[in-house]
Amino acid sequence: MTEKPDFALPDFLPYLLNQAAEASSAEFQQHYRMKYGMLRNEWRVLFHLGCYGPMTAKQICDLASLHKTKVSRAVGALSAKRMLMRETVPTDRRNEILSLTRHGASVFADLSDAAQRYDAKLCAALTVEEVVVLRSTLRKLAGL
Amino acid sequence: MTEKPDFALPDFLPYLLNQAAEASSAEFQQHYRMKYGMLRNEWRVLFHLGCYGPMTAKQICDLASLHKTKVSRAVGALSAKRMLMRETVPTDRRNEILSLTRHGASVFADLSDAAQRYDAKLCAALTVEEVVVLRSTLRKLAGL
DNA sequence: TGTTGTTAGTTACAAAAGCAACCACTACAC
DNA sequence: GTGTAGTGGTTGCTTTTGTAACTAACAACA
Repeated sequence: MTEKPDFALPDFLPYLLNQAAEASSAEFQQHYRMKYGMLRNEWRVLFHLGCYGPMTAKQICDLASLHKTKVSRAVGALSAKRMLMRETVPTDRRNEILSLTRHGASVFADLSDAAQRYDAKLCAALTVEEVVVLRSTLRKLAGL
Repeated sequence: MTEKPDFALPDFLPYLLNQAAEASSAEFQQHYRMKYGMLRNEWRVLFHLGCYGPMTAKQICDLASLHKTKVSRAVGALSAKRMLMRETVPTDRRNEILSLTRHGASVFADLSDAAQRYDAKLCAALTVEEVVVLRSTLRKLAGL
Protein backbone atom coordinates (compact mmCIF):
# COMPACT_ATOMS: atom_id res chain seq x y z
CA MET A 1 0.00 0.00 0.00
CA THR A 2 1.15 3.51 -0.82
CA GLU A 3 3.87 1.74 -2.78
CA LYS A 4 6.41 3.98 -4.45
CA PRO A 5 6.23 4.51 -8.14
CA ASP A 6 9.41 3.07 -9.48
CA PHE A 7 11.05 6.43 -10.01
CA ALA A 8 14.80 6.34 -9.71
CA LEU A 9 15.99 9.69 -8.41
CA PRO A 10 19.71 9.08 -9.05
CA ASP A 11 18.96 8.39 -12.71
CA PHE A 12 16.88 11.52 -13.22
CA LEU A 13 18.94 13.59 -15.61
CA PRO A 14 18.36 17.08 -14.15
CA TYR A 15 19.32 15.69 -10.75
CA LEU A 16 22.36 13.80 -12.00
CA LEU A 17 23.50 16.75 -14.07
CA ASN A 18 23.32 19.01 -11.05
CA GLN A 19 25.28 16.60 -8.89
CA ALA A 20 28.00 16.29 -11.50
CA ALA A 21 28.06 20.02 -12.20
CA GLU A 22 28.26 20.92 -8.54
CA ALA A 23 30.97 18.40 -7.80
CA SER A 24 33.18 19.58 -10.65
CA SER A 25 32.49 23.26 -10.04
CA ALA A 26 33.24 23.00 -6.33
CA GLU A 27 36.71 21.73 -6.97
CA PHE A 28 37.57 24.20 -9.70
CA GLN A 29 36.22 27.04 -7.59
CA GLN A 30 39.21 26.75 -5.30
CA HIS A 31 41.42 28.15 -8.03
CA TYR A 32 39.67 31.42 -8.73
CA ARG A 33 38.12 31.89 -5.29
CA MET A 34 41.08 31.28 -3.03
CA LYS A 35 43.68 32.85 -5.26
CA TYR A 36 41.86 35.85 -6.70
CA GLY A 37 38.74 36.28 -4.57
CA MET A 38 36.57 35.91 -7.64
CA LEU A 39 32.96 34.77 -7.81
CA ARG A 40 31.51 32.31 -10.29
CA ASN A 41 30.09 34.92 -12.62
CA GLU A 42 33.30 36.91 -12.52
CA TRP A 43 35.21 33.86 -13.60
CA ARG A 44 32.76 33.31 -16.42
CA VAL A 45 33.01 36.87 -17.70
CA LEU A 46 36.79 36.83 -17.47
CA PHE A 47 36.95 33.63 -19.49
CA HIS A 48 34.63 34.93 -22.16
CA LEU A 49 36.82 37.96 -22.70
CA GLY A 50 39.94 35.84 -22.54
CA CYS A 51 38.69 33.22 -24.97
CA TYR A 52 36.78 35.36 -27.44
CA GLY A 53 38.45 38.75 -27.14
CA PRO A 54 36.83 42.11 -26.38
CA MET A 55 33.05 42.28 -26.54
CA THR A 56 30.07 44.00 -24.92
CA ALA A 57 28.22 42.83 -21.83
CA LYS A 58 25.23 42.00 -23.97
CA GLN A 59 27.26 39.65 -26.10
CA ILE A 60 28.47 37.86 -22.99
CA CYS A 61 24.88 37.57 -21.78
CA ASP A 62 23.87 35.89 -25.01
CA LEU A 63 26.90 33.65 -25.32
CA ALA A 64 26.76 32.45 -21.73
CA SER A 65 22.98 32.49 -21.24
CA LEU A 66 23.54 34.78 -18.28
CA HIS A 67 21.09 37.41 -17.06
CA LYS A 68 22.27 40.95 -17.58
CA THR A 69 22.34 41.82 -13.88
CA LYS A 70 24.74 38.96 -13.24
CA VAL A 71 27.03 40.17 -15.98
CA SER A 72 26.70 43.78 -14.92
CA ARG A 73 27.75 43.04 -11.38
CA ALA A 74 30.53 40.70 -12.45
CA VAL A 75 31.87 43.38 -14.79
CA GLY A 76 31.74 45.91 -11.97
CA ALA A 77 33.69 43.60 -9.68
CA LEU A 78 36.30 42.73 -12.30
CA SER A 79 36.67 46.38 -13.11
CA ALA A 80 37.22 47.19 -9.42
CA LYS A 81 39.88 44.47 -9.37
CA ARG A 82 41.52 46.17 -12.38
CA MET A 83 41.10 43.09 -14.52
CA LEU A 84 39.08 44.68 -17.29
CA MET A 85 38.49 48.02 -18.98
CA ARG A 86 35.27 49.46 -20.37
CA GLU A 87 35.28 51.63 -23.43
CA THR A 88 32.16 53.36 -24.68
CA VAL A 89 31.44 52.92 -28.37
CA PRO A 90 31.18 56.42 -29.92
CA THR A 91 28.71 55.38 -32.65
CA ASP A 92 26.29 53.94 -30.09
CA ARG A 93 26.94 55.23 -26.63
CA ARG A 94 24.77 52.58 -24.99
CA ASN A 95 27.39 49.94 -25.72
CA GLU A 96 30.56 49.39 -23.80
CA ILE A 97 33.33 47.25 -25.21
CA LEU A 98 34.92 45.25 -22.44
CA SER A 99 38.48 44.07 -22.65
CA LEU A 100 41.03 42.57 -20.29
CA THR A 101 43.76 44.69 -18.79
CA ARG A 102 47.28 43.33 -18.72
CA HIS A 103 46.57 42.14 -15.21
CA GLY A 104 43.28 40.54 -16.27
CA ALA A 105 45.04 38.79 -19.10
CA SER A 106 47.65 37.34 -16.80
CA VAL A 107 44.99 36.14 -14.38
CA PHE A 108 43.20 34.56 -17.31
CA ALA A 109 46.39 32.90 -18.47
CA ASP A 110 46.91 31.45 -15.03
CA LEU A 111 43.33 30.29 -14.59
CA SER A 112 42.88 28.89 -18.07
CA ASP A 113 45.99 26.88 -17.48
CA ALA A 114 44.55 25.50 -14.27
CA ALA A 115 41.26 24.88 -16.05
CA GLN A 116 42.96 22.92 -18.78
CA ARG A 117 44.76 20.78 -16.26
CA TYR A 118 41.60 20.22 -14.28
CA ASP A 119 39.65 19.28 -17.39
CA ALA A 120 42.35 16.81 -18.33
CA LYS A 121 42.17 15.34 -14.86
CA LEU A 122 38.41 14.88 -15.11
CA CYS A 123 38.72 13.27 -18.53
CA ALA A 124 41.45 10.97 -17.32
CA ALA A 125 38.82 9.03 -15.39
CA LEU A 126 36.96 8.33 -18.63
CA THR A 127 37.67 6.65 -21.94
CA VAL A 128 38.18 8.78 -25.04
CA GLU A 129 34.88 7.59 -26.44
CA GLU A 130 33.05 8.48 -23.21
CA VAL A 131 34.47 11.98 -23.31
CA VAL A 132 33.36 12.48 -26.89
CA VAL A 133 29.83 11.27 -26.18
CA LEU A 134 29.66 13.24 -22.95
CA ARG A 135 30.60 16.55 -24.55
CA SER A 136 28.26 16.12 -27.47
CA THR A 137 25.27 15.07 -25.36
CA LEU A 138 25.86 17.90 -22.88
CA ARG A 139 25.92 20.37 -25.74
CA LYS A 140 22.57 19.07 -26.93
CA LEU A 141 21.05 19.22 -23.46
CA ALA A 142 22.40 22.71 -22.91
CA GLY A 143 20.60 23.75 -26.06
CA LEU A 144 23.74 24.89 -27.82
CA MET B 1 50.96 39.59 -29.16
CA THR B 2 48.83 38.74 -26.15
CA GLU B 3 47.59 35.80 -28.20
CA LYS B 4 44.99 33.67 -26.51
CA PRO B 5 45.96 30.30 -25.24
CA ASP B 6 43.84 27.87 -27.20
CA PHE B 7 41.47 27.24 -24.35
CA ALA B 8 37.99 26.33 -25.50
CA LEU B 9 35.51 27.53 -22.93
CA PRO B 10 32.50 25.69 -24.36
CA ASP B 11 34.36 22.40 -24.07
CA PHE B 12 35.42 22.92 -20.47
CA LEU B 13 33.52 20.26 -18.57
CA PRO B 14 32.57 22.20 -15.43
CA TYR B 15 31.21 24.96 -17.68
CA LEU B 16 29.38 22.59 -20.01
CA LEU B 17 27.97 20.61 -17.12
CA ASN B 18 26.62 23.78 -15.55
CA GLN B 19 25.02 24.91 -18.78
CA ALA B 20 23.33 21.57 -19.28
CA ALA B 21 22.29 21.30 -15.64
CA GLU B 22 20.85 24.79 -15.58
CA ALA B 23 18.97 24.35 -18.82
CA SER B 24 17.35 21.11 -17.75
CA SER B 25 16.66 22.31 -14.21
CA ALA B 26 15.08 25.53 -15.38
CA GLU B 27 12.49 23.70 -17.41
CA PHE B 28 11.66 21.14 -14.77
CA GLN B 29 11.43 23.86 -12.15
CA GLN B 30 8.20 25.06 -13.70
CA HIS B 31 6.46 21.96 -12.41
CA TYR B 32 7.22 22.23 -8.73
CA ARG B 33 7.58 25.99 -8.54
CA MET B 34 4.47 27.15 -10.35
CA LYS B 35 2.20 24.41 -9.12
CA TYR B 36 3.31 23.95 -5.51
CA GLY B 37 5.46 26.97 -4.70
CA MET B 38 8.36 24.70 -3.88
CA LEU B 39 12.06 25.53 -3.95
CA ARG B 40 14.81 23.35 -5.39
CA ASN B 41 15.89 21.90 -2.07
CA GLU B 42 12.30 21.22 -1.08
CA TRP B 43 11.80 19.26 -4.25
CA ARG B 44 14.96 17.28 -3.54
CA VAL B 45 13.94 16.43 0.00
CA LEU B 46 10.44 15.47 -1.08
CA PHE B 47 11.84 13.14 -3.73
CA HIS B 48 14.24 11.49 -1.35
CA LEU B 49 11.44 10.66 1.01
CA GLY B 50 9.21 9.59 -1.84
CA CYS B 51 11.81 7.39 -3.49
CA TYR B 52 13.53 5.90 -0.47
CA GLY B 53 10.87 6.07 2.22
CA PRO B 54 11.10 7.67 5.68
CA MET B 55 14.53 8.69 6.88
CA THR B 56 16.29 11.34 8.96
CA ALA B 57 17.53 14.70 7.74
CA LYS B 58 21.10 13.51 8.18
CA GLN B 59 20.51 10.59 5.85
CA ILE B 60 19.16 12.96 3.22
CA CYS B 61 22.21 15.17 3.65
CA ASP B 62 24.51 12.25 3.00
CA LEU B 63 22.52 10.76 0.13
CA ALA B 64 22.09 14.06 -1.67
CA SER B 65 25.40 15.69 -0.74
CA LEU B 66 23.39 18.57 0.66
CA HIS B 67 24.46 20.78 3.54
CA LYS B 68 22.42 20.33 6.68
CA THR B 69 21.14 23.91 6.72
CA LYS B 70 19.66 23.43 3.27
CA VAL B 71 17.90 20.28 4.36
CA SER B 72 16.81 21.83 7.65
CA ARG B 73 15.17 24.75 5.88
CA ALA B 74 13.60 22.58 3.21
CA VAL B 75 12.16 20.28 5.87
CA GLY B 76 10.77 23.29 7.71
CA ALA B 77 9.11 24.57 4.56
CA LEU B 78 7.69 21.19 3.57
CA SER B 79 6.41 20.74 7.09
CA ALA B 80 4.70 24.13 6.95
CA LYS B 81 3.10 23.04 3.67
CA ARG B 82 1.88 19.90 5.45
CA MET B 83 3.78 17.66 3.08
CA LEU B 84 5.85 15.84 5.67
CA MET B 85 5.79 14.81 9.32
CA ARG B 86 8.63 14.67 11.81
CA GLU B 87 8.74 12.02 14.49
CA THR B 88 11.39 11.99 17.17
CA VAL B 89 13.11 8.66 17.69
CA PRO B 90 12.67 7.69 21.38
CA THR B 91 15.94 5.76 21.59
CA ASP B 92 17.94 8.75 20.36
CA ARG B 93 16.04 11.96 20.72
CA ARG B 94 18.44 13.87 18.47
CA ASN B 95 17.06 12.08 15.43
CA GLU B 96 13.85 12.86 13.68
CA ILE B 97 12.36 10.41 11.22
CA LEU B 98 10.81 12.32 8.35
CA SER B 99 7.98 10.88 6.33
CA LEU B 100 5.52 12.17 3.77
CA THR B 101 1.97 12.97 4.73
CA ARG B 102 -0.83 11.79 2.49
CA HIS B 103 -0.70 15.20 0.84
CA GLY B 104 3.06 15.04 0.43
CA ALA B 105 2.74 11.59 -1.11
CA SER B 106 0.21 12.80 -3.65
CA VAL B 107 2.40 15.77 -4.56
CA PHE B 108 5.28 13.38 -4.97
CA ALA B 109 3.20 11.10 -7.16
CA ASP B 110 2.28 14.02 -9.36
CA LEU B 111 5.80 15.41 -9.58
CA SER B 112 7.57 12.10 -10.08
CA ASP B 113 5.21 11.47 -12.92
CA ALA B 114 6.10 14.80 -14.48
CA ALA B 115 9.77 14.07 -13.84
CA GLN B 116 9.56 10.75 -15.59
CA ARG B 117 7.93 12.30 -18.61
CA TYR B 118 10.47 15.12 -18.68
CA ASP B 119 13.36 12.70 -18.40
CA ALA B 120 11.95 10.67 -21.27
CA LYS B 121 11.65 13.84 -23.30
CA LEU B 122 15.27 14.74 -22.67
CA CYS B 123 16.42 11.25 -23.60
CA ALA B 124 14.35 11.28 -26.74
CA ALA B 125 16.84 13.69 -28.25
CA LEU B 126 19.60 11.13 -27.77
CA THR B 127 20.34 7.59 -28.85
CA VAL B 128 20.02 4.77 -26.34
CA GLU B 129 23.76 4.32 -26.31
CA GLU B 130 24.33 8.02 -25.65
CA VAL B 131 21.97 7.92 -22.69
CA VAL B 132 23.75 4.94 -21.20
CA VAL B 133 27.16 6.56 -21.56
CA LEU B 134 25.86 9.90 -20.31
CA ARG B 135 24.37 8.47 -17.11
CA SER B 136 27.43 6.41 -16.32
CA THR B 137 29.91 9.21 -16.92
CA LEU B 138 27.83 11.67 -14.91
CA ARG B 139 27.76 9.24 -12.02
CA LYS B 140 31.53 9.03 -12.13
CA LEU B 141 31.94 12.80 -12.27
CA ALA B 142 29.46 13.28 -9.44
CA GLY B 143 31.62 11.01 -7.35
CA LEU B 144 28.86 8.47 -6.77
C1' DT C 1 28.87 12.16 39.01
C1' DG C 2 31.11 15.29 36.17
C1' DT C 3 33.70 16.51 32.28
C1' DT C 4 34.93 16.27 27.57
C1' DG C 5 33.93 15.18 22.87
C1' DT C 6 30.66 14.23 19.20
C1' DT C 7 26.41 14.30 16.60
C1' DA C 8 21.57 15.98 14.76
C1' DG C 9 19.48 19.86 13.93
C1' DT C 10 18.38 25.09 14.25
C1' DT C 11 19.17 29.91 14.01
C1' DA C 12 21.40 34.46 13.27
C1' DC C 13 23.88 37.20 10.33
C1' DA C 14 26.42 38.11 5.96
C1' DA C 15 26.88 37.23 1.03
C1' DA C 16 24.82 36.44 -3.33
C1' DA C 17 20.99 35.80 -6.70
C1' DG C 18 16.47 37.17 -8.67
C1' DC C 19 13.35 40.56 -10.06
C1' DA C 20 11.51 44.77 -11.39
C1' DA C 21 11.94 49.50 -11.92
C1' DC C 22 14.90 52.67 -13.76
C1' DC C 23 18.29 55.84 -16.74
C1' DA C 24 20.54 57.03 -20.89
C1' DC C 25 20.58 56.41 -25.45
C1' DT C 26 18.95 55.08 -30.25
C1' DA C 27 15.37 54.18 -33.88
C1' DC C 28 11.53 55.25 -36.13
C1' DA C 29 7.09 57.18 -36.71
C1' DC C 30 4.54 61.28 -37.38
C1' DG D 1 11.74 68.58 -34.78
C1' DT D 2 8.42 65.70 -31.01
C1' DG D 3 6.56 61.39 -29.27
C1' DT D 4 6.86 56.52 -28.66
C1' DA D 5 8.97 52.19 -28.46
C1' DG D 6 13.01 49.41 -27.84
C1' DT D 7 17.91 48.44 -26.21
C1' DG D 8 22.19 48.25 -23.15
C1' DG D 9 23.17 48.66 -18.80
C1' DT D 10 22.63 49.86 -13.66
C1' DT D 11 20.42 50.13 -9.14
C1' DG D 12 17.33 49.01 -5.19
C1' DC D 13 14.87 45.78 -2.81
C1' DT D 14 13.44 41.03 -1.77
C1' DT D 15 14.36 36.22 -1.57
C1' DT D 16 17.70 32.55 -1.15
C1' DT D 17 22.09 30.74 0.06
C1' DG D 18 26.45 30.28 2.85
C1' DT D 19 28.90 30.33 7.16
C1' DA D 20 29.44 29.91 11.75
C1' DA D 21 27.83 29.80 16.13
C1' DC D 22 24.57 27.63 18.92
C1' DT D 23 21.28 24.11 21.47
C1' DA D 24 20.08 19.65 22.88
C1' DA D 25 21.08 15.04 23.21
C1' DC D 26 24.18 11.18 23.56
C1' DA D 27 28.76 8.55 24.54
C1' DA D 28 32.84 7.50 26.92
C1' DC D 29 35.50 7.54 30.64
C1' DA D 30 37.89 9.20 34.84
